[in-house]
Amino acid sequence: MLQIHNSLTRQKEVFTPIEPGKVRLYVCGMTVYDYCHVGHARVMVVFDVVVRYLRHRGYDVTYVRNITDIDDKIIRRAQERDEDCNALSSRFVAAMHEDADALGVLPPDVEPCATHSIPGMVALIQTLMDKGFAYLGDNGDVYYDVSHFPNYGALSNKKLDDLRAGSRVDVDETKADPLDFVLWKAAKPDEPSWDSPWGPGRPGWHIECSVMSMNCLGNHFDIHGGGLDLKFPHHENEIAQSEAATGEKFANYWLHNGFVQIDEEKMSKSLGNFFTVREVLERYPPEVVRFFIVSSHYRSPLNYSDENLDHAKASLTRFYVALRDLPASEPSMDTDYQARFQDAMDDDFNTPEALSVLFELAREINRARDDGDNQQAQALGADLRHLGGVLGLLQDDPEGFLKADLRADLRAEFPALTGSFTATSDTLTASQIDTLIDQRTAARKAKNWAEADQIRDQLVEAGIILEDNAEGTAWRRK
RNA sequence: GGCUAGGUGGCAGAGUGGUCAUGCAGCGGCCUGCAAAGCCGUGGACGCCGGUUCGAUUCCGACCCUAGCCUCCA
Repeated sequence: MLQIHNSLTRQKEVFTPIEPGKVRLYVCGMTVYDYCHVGHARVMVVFDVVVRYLRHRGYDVTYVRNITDIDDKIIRRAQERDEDCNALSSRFVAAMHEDADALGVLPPDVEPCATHSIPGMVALIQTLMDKGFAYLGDNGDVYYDVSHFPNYGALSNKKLDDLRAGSRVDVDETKADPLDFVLWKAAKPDEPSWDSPWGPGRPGWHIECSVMSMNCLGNHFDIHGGGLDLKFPHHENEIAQSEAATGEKFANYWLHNGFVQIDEEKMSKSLGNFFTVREVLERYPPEVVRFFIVSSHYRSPLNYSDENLDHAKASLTRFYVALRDLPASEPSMDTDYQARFQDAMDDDFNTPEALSVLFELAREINRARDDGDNQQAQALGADLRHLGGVLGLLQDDPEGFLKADLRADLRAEFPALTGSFTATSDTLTASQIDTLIDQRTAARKAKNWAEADQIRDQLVEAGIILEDNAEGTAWRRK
C-alpha cells in the first residue's frame, strides 16, 4: 500500500488516485535565467524517482513539469547582457535538458512554457475578477484579494494575521492588503508584454503555474510537487487562485523536497553558495550525483560536500563490482528482496531504505559467486539491475563505470555539456594500462615481486587500482 | 515574534515501545606472493530534563541547539 506524506495535512496518507490506475502529477520546474545548480538537480531527480516508481507500481502517469520562461529575473538578466529574453531563456532551457539527460532524468510527458499559455492566464484572471477575487490597482497591476479566500494559508499553516504581523514586505499603497499578490503586471518600457483587458503586461509567477497545471491535467489532479521553498507563497497562491476560480479542489497531494545545503546552509543563488550541475559533473560521474541525491530521503536536507559525493561513488563502485562479469540473465524467483524494496518505496518513497535492500542483494551476489553458484549470482544480478533501474541507477555497463575516464567519457557522451570544461589532465588510456598489466603479469610469473609491485605502484599513482583474481587481473579507476 | 522540519555510533543515513538497519571507516579472521576486491565475525548511537510504561532512542511535556519559510528562490 503506497503511502505519501501530504504537505497539505502534514501526515502520511494512503495514496488514492482520482481515477483508478492513473496519476496526474505536476511539478514546478525551473525559471530559466541561469544554469541549474545541485538544488535544481535534486527536484528533477526526486520527482523522476517518484514517477519511475509510480510506473513501476503499475500506474499510468502523466507527468508535467513546467518551464517559467517569463519573469522578473529573466528580464533583468537579459537586460544586463543586452540579450533578447527569448534567446536567453531558450539557451538555458537547452542547458537544463542537457543536465537532466546527464543525470538520467526522464523527460516529463508535457513540458509547458509560460509564454505559450498567456491567453489562459488572462482568462483565469478575468474569471477571478468576475468572481470578486481580484482587483485592478491604481498602477495598472491586477492583484489577488487574499482576504476573500477563506482557506488562504491552509497549505503552509499560516494565519493571515500572523503573516501581517511578521511581514517584511514594504507596504505597497496600491494593494488593499500587503498580503495580496500580483496576477498581472502592467508593462514597463522595454519589457516583453501581451495584450489584456487591463492593458499590455505580463502574468505574475503564481498564475502561470495554476494555468499550466490545469491546462495539462484538468482543474483537479492528484499530485503537485516542488521544492520546499515554493510552499509559501507560491503553492499557497496557486491553490487560492485555482480553487477560487474553479470552485473545485486543486491538487489532492502536495509533495515538497528538502533543500540541498552546504555547510548546514541552504544552497541558493542569493547566498552565492551554489554549484551548478555542470561544475559537479566535471568532477563526478552523473550517476554518482544521482546516487548522492537518492541516498537520503527526499524530505530531508541533503548536505553537499566532496566527502558525501565520494561516499556515493564508493557505494556505486560496490554495486558495479558485484555486477561485474555477470551476463544478462533471467531474474531470480526470489521475491523477498523485491517485496522489501517495494515496502521501502511504498513508505513515502524511502529511497535510503530501498538502497539498503539493494546493498544486501549485492552481498548475496558476492556470496553466491564465492560459493561458485554462478547461476544464482546471475539471477540475483538481474534482480539488482531491475530494482536499481526503478531508481534510475545501475543501468551502465559495470566495466564502463569502473573504468570510466570521466572527462573523456563525458566529452564523448555529452559534447554539448562539456564546452565549458577545463583542460583535461593526462590520464592513462586503457591500452597503456593493459600494456603495464601485461608486463606485471610476466613479472609475477617470473616471481619477480619487486618489479610487479613497482608496476602496480605506478598504476596506483595514476589512479588505477588492480584486482587479481582467478581469471587474471581486473582494473578500475579510483 | 509566528509557523515548519530536524537533533541517531568516527562519517553518511534509515527505523523501531522490548531482537538486525544499511554503506564507508575501525578491529579480528579467511582468501592473496603481498595487495585490492570479496566473504565471515566484531565493538560503537539514539541532544538535555522530567512523565507515561514491566520496559522508551521510539509516546507525552518542558528546555537547549540547528536548518528553513514568513521577501525572489527547487
